[in-house]
Amino acid sequence: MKKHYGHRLRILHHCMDQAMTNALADMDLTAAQGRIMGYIAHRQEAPCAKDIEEEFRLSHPTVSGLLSRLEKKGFLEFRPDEKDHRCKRIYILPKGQQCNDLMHQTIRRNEERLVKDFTEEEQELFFSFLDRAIQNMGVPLCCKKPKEEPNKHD
Amino acid sequence: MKKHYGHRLRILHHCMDQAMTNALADMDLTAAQGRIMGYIAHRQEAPCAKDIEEEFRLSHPTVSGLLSRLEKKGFLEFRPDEKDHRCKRIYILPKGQQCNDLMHQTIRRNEERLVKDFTEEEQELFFSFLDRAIQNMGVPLCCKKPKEEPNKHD
DNA sequence: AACTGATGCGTAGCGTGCTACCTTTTTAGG
DNA sequence: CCTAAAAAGGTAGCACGCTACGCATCAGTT
Repeated sequence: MKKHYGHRLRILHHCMDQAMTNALADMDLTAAQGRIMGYIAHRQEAPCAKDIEEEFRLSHPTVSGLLSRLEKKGFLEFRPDEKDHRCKRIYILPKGQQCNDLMHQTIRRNEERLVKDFTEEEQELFFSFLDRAIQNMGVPLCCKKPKEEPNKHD
Repeated sequence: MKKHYGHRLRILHHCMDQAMTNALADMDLTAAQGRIMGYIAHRQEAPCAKDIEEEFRLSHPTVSGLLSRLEKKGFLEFRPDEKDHRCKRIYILPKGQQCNDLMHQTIRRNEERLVKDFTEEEQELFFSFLDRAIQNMGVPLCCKKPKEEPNKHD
């Protein structure tokens, strides 16, 4: 019984990403950058890179690259934390604030399009399937390497 | 009603990919490379790059890079088509043939893990949801740009 | 035979993801 | 106080995805 869920998941994810990329191209944002901006704008607590890594399950270098591109384009800026000099707080700049509405509209529109012919019950079901599948893949927070504990029974 | 399907799809796809990558690391293959090898081995018709692009909805440069890495590692080789000198047929080498079984096992195991606690009906439903969602995103074959036809009513 | 469009492939350049390794700062223990 | 581990961040180098462009070949028309 070949189902090829993985194949479909890859295509779906990719389509969503492309749709986002096309929708955001006007404001000089990629899909990944847009998601970050949406997150930062949503919680105006001035997060640091670590928060973003955990929210999106991305590695530090990935987030680091995204943020530096966003900084270069003037969407945000870094300011060192007063208390903890290790951590750089991320502040949204006016240019970033401006795209916030369009950002969330775009996300919502794409989400609605994905399940546009689903009934309420089907949406609930689909959503729960996705969550269960994520649980099944054994990834509560992060997609890091399994690490196979060396000696369990010592 | 925030559902964040996109967020979950991204995470799921990513987890599947990482699981594949880890499982195939022993034979010096990445997930993307493994999928290609699985496809080529499955249809021993010596496909060309175009076939792979269509099967996986990938751009030509992406497939080109994957194939050249696989060639460099000795999993496959190119031979020009007798009839059509534009097209380079892809032939599996013994090294590629060897990893075929483990390849398909790994794919199957990951698919089973994804839906391991789903009933038969739930699997059917999940599968149909994924297909419907793909249809909704308007991508029968390929994730190319929308292209917004210039003048429909002429 | 010559031109033209379509098709298959190659390369440049970029964004996004990773691992592996490093530095700096904070924090905990001696 | 000093040292060591933990935590935040930086950089190098790679794989994989894209667009945009160019080249070679094939197929059709003139």
